[in-house]
Amino acid sequence: MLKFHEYRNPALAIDLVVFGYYEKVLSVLLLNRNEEPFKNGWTLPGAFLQMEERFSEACGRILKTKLGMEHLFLEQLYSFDEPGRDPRGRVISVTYFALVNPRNFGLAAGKMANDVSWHDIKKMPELGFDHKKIFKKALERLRSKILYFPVGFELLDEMFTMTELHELYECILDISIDRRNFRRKILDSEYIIDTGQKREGLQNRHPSLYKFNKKLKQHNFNLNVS
Amino acid sequence: MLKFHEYRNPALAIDLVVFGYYEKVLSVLLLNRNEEPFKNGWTLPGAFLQMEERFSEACGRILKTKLGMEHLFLEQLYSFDEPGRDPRGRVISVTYFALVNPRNFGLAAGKMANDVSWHDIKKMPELGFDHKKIFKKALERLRSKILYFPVGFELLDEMFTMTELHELYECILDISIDRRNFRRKILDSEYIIDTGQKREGLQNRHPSLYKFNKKLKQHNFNLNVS
DNA sequence: CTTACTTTGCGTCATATTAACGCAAACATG
DNA sequence: CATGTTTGCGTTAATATGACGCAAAGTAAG
Repeated sequence: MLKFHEYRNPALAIDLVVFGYYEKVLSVLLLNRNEEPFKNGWTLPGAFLQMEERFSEACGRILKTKLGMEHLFLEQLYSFDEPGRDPRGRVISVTYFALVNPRNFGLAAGKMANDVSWHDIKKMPELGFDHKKIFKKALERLRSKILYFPVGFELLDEMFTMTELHELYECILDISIDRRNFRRKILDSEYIIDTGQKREGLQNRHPSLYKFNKKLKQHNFNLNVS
Repeated sequence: MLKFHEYRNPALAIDLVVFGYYEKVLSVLLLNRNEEPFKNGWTLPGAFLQMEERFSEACGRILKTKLGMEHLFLEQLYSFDEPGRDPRGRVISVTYFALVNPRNFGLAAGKMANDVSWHDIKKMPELGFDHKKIFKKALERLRSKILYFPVGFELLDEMFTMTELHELYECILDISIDRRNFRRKILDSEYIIDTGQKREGLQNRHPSLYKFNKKLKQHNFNLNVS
């Protein structure tokens, strides 16, 4: 067997699937590459892991330097290992997915640096490397996770209306959910709190604003939608 | 930014959590190390990833050479990145969990090579590296997965009685489940098929033998136990 | 074979959850 | 003010769940 110091191994990259939700559209941040391979093609943002860096630090570095974002919800997704996935040589990719409210970063669709942009998940371009596969895995994870864990709040403002939350779920899951049943289930689950406040606006009264109940223990939620 | 060929990165290991079920006990395969670090301590079986090897190939290599096993159920678990997790230097570990019926390999408790043995998950020794953490993650995954996916069949013989399946679920989840309600749910889910056969034995009649329904589509199962 | 005990298969029933949808008050718009 | 939409709350039938009864089938021992 190989001794530790003799060991030579594949390169290790971190790639990110950053989801954003804005005006009823779920999007993913893509980078337009300015170098080979896949020059001028779209890929997920990523970087090689530094020698003493943790995965989460690498994620933070990518988010900050390439995208100008900080303190996002991050979760490890999967590690990809196909030998041909990077034409430059063997690269293992550990992937994470992130959720962000684009409004917190002034990054509404179309207003970003010219090599980074949001792409509606229903209108994705071709992606370089095996990033299509990674994206699919991330979307699948988001969809299954939101059914039992209140992960969607990361995509909304701190306070939101029931309608906004309902639209978010319909958009992410790509199904229609009965508004009244959704309301009942979400309220029963105690995942959100009625702040009693209203959004100040044009007229006198408005629908209630809710916020995420951070004190909630995890597994008492099961949005069993058809 | 670093050029691809200049890049130097952490070492990459694969570690396995191999679960086996035998005589109503759920166990994990551990290796007694014969070299530093953690000499004479227990660890999960693992190896460094070879340059052109896929994760699944490395898993197969570990299973075959260290444990004499082949063709197990394998699923990627998580990738671990703490800088101090290996005293020899920076090692990233991509982990998998495997399910095996020990009877298929003649590996009943205590009958293995002297440096490999099954350990009841309720009586685990101290583990080297961060392997305790990996083991916990694997057990958590197994427990949550078995509630919505028929993953337990990998641990039983091809044909099994309802009682055996029921005992397996109680053992893995470490709870008691009403026998009659379990039966109803499992049969309603169509996850198993009544083979019509009986186990040949001492007397004339025996309980039905069932087998896993391989044609089943995935997500129509929800064992909602209390 | 008979008796006593355990295991297995099937059924009942009260309660909880779900899906589908009604409706009126609050709200927006011209 | 008149009209259409949004929001909050409720009802109901169908289904799922948890707790448990019971008898036929199977086992063990005299």
